[in-house]
Amino acid sequence: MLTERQRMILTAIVDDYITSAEPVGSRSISKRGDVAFSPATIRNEMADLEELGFLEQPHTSAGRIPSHKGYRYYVDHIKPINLISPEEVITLKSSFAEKLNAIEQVMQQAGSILSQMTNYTSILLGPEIFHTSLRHFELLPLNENHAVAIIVTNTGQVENKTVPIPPGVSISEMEKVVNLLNHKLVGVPIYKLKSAIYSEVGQEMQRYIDHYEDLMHMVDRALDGSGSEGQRLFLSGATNMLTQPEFRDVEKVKTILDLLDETPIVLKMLSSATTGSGIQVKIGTENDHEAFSNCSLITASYAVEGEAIGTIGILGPTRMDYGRVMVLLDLLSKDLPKMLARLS
Amino acid sequence: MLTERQRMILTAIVDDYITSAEPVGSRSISKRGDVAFSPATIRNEMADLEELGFLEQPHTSAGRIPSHKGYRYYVDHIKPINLISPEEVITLKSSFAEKLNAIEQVMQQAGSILSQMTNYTSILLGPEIFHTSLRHFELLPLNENHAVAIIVTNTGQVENKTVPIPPGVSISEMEKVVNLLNHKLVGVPIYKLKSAIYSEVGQEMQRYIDHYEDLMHMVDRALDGSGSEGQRLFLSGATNMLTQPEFRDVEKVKTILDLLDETPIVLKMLSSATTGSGIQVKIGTENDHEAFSNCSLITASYAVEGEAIGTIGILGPTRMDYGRVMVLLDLLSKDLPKMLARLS
DNA sequence: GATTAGCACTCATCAGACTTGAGTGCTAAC
DNA sequence: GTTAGCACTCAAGTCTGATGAGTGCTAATC
Repeated sequence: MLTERQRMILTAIVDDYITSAEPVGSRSISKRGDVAFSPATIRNEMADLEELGFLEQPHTSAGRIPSHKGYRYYVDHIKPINLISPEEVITLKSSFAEKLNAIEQVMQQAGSILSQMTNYTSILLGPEIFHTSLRHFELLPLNENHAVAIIVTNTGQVENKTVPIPPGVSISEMEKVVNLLNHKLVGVPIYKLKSAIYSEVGQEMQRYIDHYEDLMHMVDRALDGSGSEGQRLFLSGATNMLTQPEFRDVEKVKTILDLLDETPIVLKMLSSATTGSGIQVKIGTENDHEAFSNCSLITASYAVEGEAIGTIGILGPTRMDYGRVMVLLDLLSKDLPKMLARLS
Repeated sequence: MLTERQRMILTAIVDDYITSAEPVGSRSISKRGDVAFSPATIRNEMADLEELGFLEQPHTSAGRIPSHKGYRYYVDHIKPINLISPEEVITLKSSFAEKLNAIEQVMQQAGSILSQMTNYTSILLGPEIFHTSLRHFELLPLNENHAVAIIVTNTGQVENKTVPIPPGVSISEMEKVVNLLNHKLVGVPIYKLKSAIYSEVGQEMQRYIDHYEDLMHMVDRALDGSGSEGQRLFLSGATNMLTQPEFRDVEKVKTILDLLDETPIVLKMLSSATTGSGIQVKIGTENDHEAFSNCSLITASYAVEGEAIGTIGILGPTRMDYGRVMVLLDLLSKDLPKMLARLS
């Protein structure tokens, strides 16, 4: 276990390194008000901390930088106090004051606020369709060959897909099916939709509808992917990565930005963090992906009516202002549901 | 006017510079098969070309690089021959072979193919909603306060928006309005929709509907922006910018990527290019934006049934493989409409 | 008169030597 | 236990000269 003084010194080093991005020396710690010991003493403690694995030295005559373990300790012992000024809280709250009238807009707005306030990259996962249910289903013929299928959920999300119309199927038949589905399936959770069709309306359809097989296949295609694609990803401020001194190397930044372009990967990363409650911090190699070994990802789940339905996250360098970001995410994860609730 | 030999030398220099990104010297031109003169002769011509403004010299003892004027000349006199191998054409065509069933997917796919084949950034403007008409309108109440409005166009595009329900308006009233609108307005071009409501159904509504004012306002809000937001932008391969040697400077690349994030600006840039037919090239400062002064934008409009409905473009450094990109865009601008036509 | 060989000149780039200064570890004194 | 002092280390900056790619000019050649 660390002594109180070691804790202070470690915190001071992380704090300094977060703002300066330069290795921190014993003298500069000593000159700060909060650790009133001579450089020599601090050097001794720093040597101990290095031995314990909390600090690293880029080269013999440089100062120390925190190791992943050091960041981890810092994060686990952080005191969320005065990290965000009251004015900033007002900015955050008031940015939603103007009326926003769609989920997408709320999410987009929240993302851009987050990345602006932190100068990092924000990643938001939209409300999880898992907890939504069917509100309305529509199948509109566009021409003789294709129809557009529209699914509306109880939260107001709308998904659509163009599907081919099987030959021989008439418009009136399609209407019959749509009516039947709307009659029987409204209120069914989206993820159960496909199985519910067979169990709930399969028999009835088979009895009343001519091209049963074809129509089932068509509806099947229309619903295809509606569960998985449901969660939309909102990225904002990806280019902020470029402003971080540790990513002045174009190669590194490219691997990161390229990975961020891979929606499925990012989605998986974020949704794996949705399980836990509260705020999660993944530091450096704790992230699954090689490219993020110099990054930290801080995530918070937000919930509507007690159920976790989405995640907001900030991606930045391991040298990242953990305290500030954690407080911000905490604030927003509580405000976001209110905003979304206003809509649904 | 340039002599034949000057033309050859200029072309050779641009060609070389496009692949190497290094100033081109007289000796390396002489060693190419196609310009069989001694370095000295080529030097003389190069001096002339520089005086005429087609070439530039970074410093006294460096080779020459093309000026904007040089690129312009090159582009205007390019011979589109053998720039794309037959295999690549097959790649391009076959990439659409798998069935794609939504406009978004087709556009996304096209964009990613383009950026992969060129290693530049591709920007595609979706089919212009200007030329589409209303297929179906829907207004679904979600709860007592909000409803989701859905607009489907004849091309299968679906737009939705959540709007508040004015107090006092009943569901049956809303249904009446929706029926009326669908009855009267199907087939009206989207951009005329808002004015058509007043001229076509205003009177009738006023007669039969109770909360006329409120409902009109609601429908108004629902249609708000449906014209302008219609054209969707598809960006792909933005990070390819990072691989270009001229953008190894992180500052420059950031201003470019930041600008690309500003959807409205990019949209304007691209749609301004939609007017002309065929392929347009904007070199360096010919672009409206400062940040793109080291970039060139090549665009091609694509048309369905004779009308220009969208634009595809490639953004790269001024030192860009113009010929190849122009041919690619030409190919795709002819294929894309076919793909889209299959859908609608 | 057009072309080319030859040559002196320019200048970015690179490697090596040297200097600087921030920072350390260790020891001995307080 | 703490601190002053000192020798030591090493990255980064500065200076230097060497290298070589490339030029412009002149005079010889075709």
